[in-house]
Amino acid sequence: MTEHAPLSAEELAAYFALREVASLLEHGVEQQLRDDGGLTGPAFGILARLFGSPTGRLRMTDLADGLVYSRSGITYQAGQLEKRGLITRTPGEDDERSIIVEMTPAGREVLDAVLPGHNDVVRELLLGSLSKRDVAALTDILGRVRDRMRAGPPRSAAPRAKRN
Amino acid sequence: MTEHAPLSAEELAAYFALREVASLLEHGVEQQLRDDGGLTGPAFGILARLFGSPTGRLRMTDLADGLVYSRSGITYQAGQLEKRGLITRTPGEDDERSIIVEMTPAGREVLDAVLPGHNDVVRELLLGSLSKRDVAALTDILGRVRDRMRAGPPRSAAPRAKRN
DNA sequence: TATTGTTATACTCTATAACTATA
DNA sequence: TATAGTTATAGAGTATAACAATA
Repeated sequence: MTEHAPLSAEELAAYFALREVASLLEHGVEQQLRDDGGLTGPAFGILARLFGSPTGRLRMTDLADGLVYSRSGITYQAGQLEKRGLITRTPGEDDERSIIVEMTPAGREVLDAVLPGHNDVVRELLLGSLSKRDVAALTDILGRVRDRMRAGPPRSAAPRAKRN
Repeated sequence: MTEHAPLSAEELAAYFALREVASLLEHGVEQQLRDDGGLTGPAFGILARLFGSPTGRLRMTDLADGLVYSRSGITYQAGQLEKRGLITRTPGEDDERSIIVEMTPAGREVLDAVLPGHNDVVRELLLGSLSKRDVAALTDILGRVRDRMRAGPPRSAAPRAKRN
């Protein structure tokens, strides 16, 4: 099952294209977020998730799950947002170990100030090059990849190179 | 031309899928590089580009161009690699302002030690979920996006949100 | 015991601006 | 003047491990 065979030219091309596009897209987005709202990528991620949450409230752990950061990383980012008054952190009522994060009106304002430009950048860098069919194909393909990644990170299927 | 209209659900789905897959992939790859060769992502990028270069030698500026880093960032990364004896930096002969970077045998060893595991991780996380048609479609779509991104970053077409 | 979250620490990385040297 | 590269600096982000409190 473990095949150390090199990747084919086609596979490499797909891999590199993905990495490069994602990298350029990330840079573009982060610059816009900084310019328009003084937000870092992670900070924007937190606000966006709070905005997208049905109740508008999420636990720290919920945030850490979706985003790819460590727990202490989330604590740091949330601390920055709280300092700026963009979120509040209050102890959970049912489970007193947990912390409930909510967006403040000020936070909502910053998000609103940033979203239009964000849309523009994503459109300009990514979506502008794509037909509706492309968008659908991308979502289909990458959606499957994501689901498999999230599903069971089959650690057992993650062979490390054995040198010598 | 400037439309601040929100992204459609389909567009958002594609964008999020791309960001999430790229993020998870990056984390997986960086962990493997660290485990198998003590390399960071940028350091691996430099070695890989030297390996891929026909002559095996690249100027600092050539490295900075492909990778997304600032010049000082490349200087830093190259400094780290030089400390470990994985590359050499020698003044250019034709143009004495430039620095020629080359991979040492030790650098080649580290790269060789890392590549098999790297292939495995990419296969496991990304390619394992994809058919040949998927790979081709991904390359086609993202290749177009990349070309447009690289082509002429039409700054003029990069509208910043005007908060009234 | 396991889980939630914070803190302390230490390190890596990155960018900016000032600087040197060559073209 | 413009280009190639370095350095100094300073800040932001990240992870790890130890910790406290609740379940």
